[in-house]
Amino acid sequence: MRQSHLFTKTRKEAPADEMSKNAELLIKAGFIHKEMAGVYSFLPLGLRVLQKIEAIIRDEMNKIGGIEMRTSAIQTKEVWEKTDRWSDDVVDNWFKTTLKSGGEIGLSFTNEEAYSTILKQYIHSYKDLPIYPYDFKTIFRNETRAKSGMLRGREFYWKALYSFSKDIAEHDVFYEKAKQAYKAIFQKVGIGHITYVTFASGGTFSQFSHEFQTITAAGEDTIYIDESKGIAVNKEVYTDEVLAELGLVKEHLIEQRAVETGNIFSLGTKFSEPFDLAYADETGVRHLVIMGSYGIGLGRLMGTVAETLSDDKGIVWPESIAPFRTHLLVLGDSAAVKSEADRVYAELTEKGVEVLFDDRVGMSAGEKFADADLIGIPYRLVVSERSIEAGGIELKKRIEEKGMVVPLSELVDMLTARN
RNA sequence: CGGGGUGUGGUGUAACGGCUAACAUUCCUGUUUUGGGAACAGGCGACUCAGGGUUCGAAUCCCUGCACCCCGACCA
Repeated sequence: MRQSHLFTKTRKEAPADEMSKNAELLIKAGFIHKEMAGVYSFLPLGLRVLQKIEAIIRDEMNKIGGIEMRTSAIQTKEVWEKTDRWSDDVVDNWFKTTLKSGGEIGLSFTNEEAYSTILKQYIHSYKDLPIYPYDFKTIFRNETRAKSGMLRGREFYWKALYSFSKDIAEHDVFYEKAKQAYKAIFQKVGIGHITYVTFASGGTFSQFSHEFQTITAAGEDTIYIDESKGIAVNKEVYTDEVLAELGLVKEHLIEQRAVETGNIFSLGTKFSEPFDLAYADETGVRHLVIMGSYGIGLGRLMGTVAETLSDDKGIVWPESIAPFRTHLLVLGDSAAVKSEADRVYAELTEKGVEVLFDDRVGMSAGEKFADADLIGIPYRLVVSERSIEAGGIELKKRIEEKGMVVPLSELVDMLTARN
């Protein structure tokens, strides 16, 4: 993409109404637009990051048997009354409105009811199970306090998968697979090293749920980490009994602030019971379906990466989710340099390398460098009189101070090599 | 929802109750520049969040509302 076609611009100053680092960086660099507290639009660069995160998650979900679908955002009152979650006294963060014809509707704040309703039509026999449908969807929550930029919003994009199993044993097998898939996701998006499987409060049907907590001072949870075991305990279940049960020693735990970037939860029959979601086994006996839920907020994840992987110059995107793989800067407006940069852009694009081409004219080198650092694309390529004299293109990683000059053919090989 | 704070050009800030609301940046025009946010000159852009009140006079003081930020509560 030519940067001259990109309508967003970087800003020198962060807006005064944002204190959180993630929102400041993402707004300054032109990834998101703040609509109101806790509500952000994704600008072209931001959408590309979101879509890459989505692709990674989709891939991992499909690998463990997930089947993608899309539930509606608007939902009827009746469905929620089955689980007693329609009343504002029970759930206080609803966005509700009325139809012209008179009925009440709500904007979905979670998906269990929607899935239970739909799947009831398709689950009748043991032959229909297990199944693992999921969707990516915009969720609405009327938060009394949206905060921390992208970390806690009123409207956010998430992935929710629900497992429908015949029994606990079958559920447990999948639950573990999902846990591993989640670990892989956090590894791939670049925050695996600071993300811990965290024991948190469960529910009627399981003692614990598992959160994926990413360490950052901007987080709103407190967790206690056992570094050697690679697991953590949420403050909400941090008791001597729980520690003993998990084989953790208090003295070895480190207290940290963290943000819940993912969550997996055994639901048991909490939803299958009110919806009478049941199947007939081989002998014709009916059993309630065992359910589990597995969620990840994509915007929160993107914000967490910006928050935790930035430096004083800007964002440092991991290669896996960067909006572009390379950022090609042309310095100087001479015809020779420009045509060389055009050639490099065409060649890389032809070879399938993603390029954001800073072809803007009349800008100083320093300004282009500063923008590139702020936007945070992993590989910076510079074409200038100097680089041409040196016989190639200057290649510098965002995370490194020094670059090197390589000929175009070599550059193409490097950027198209499988790693 | 409790507590605290803040609302001024697109953005960041300034302005004693008193002159045409100032400065920087962005943006536009021109000239010169081009390896770490260039220089000069000129220009556009704000009924100071909304509504009420006090006053000869309000961005400034008072009231109400709204929005935003922070701490806490909540977080299926």
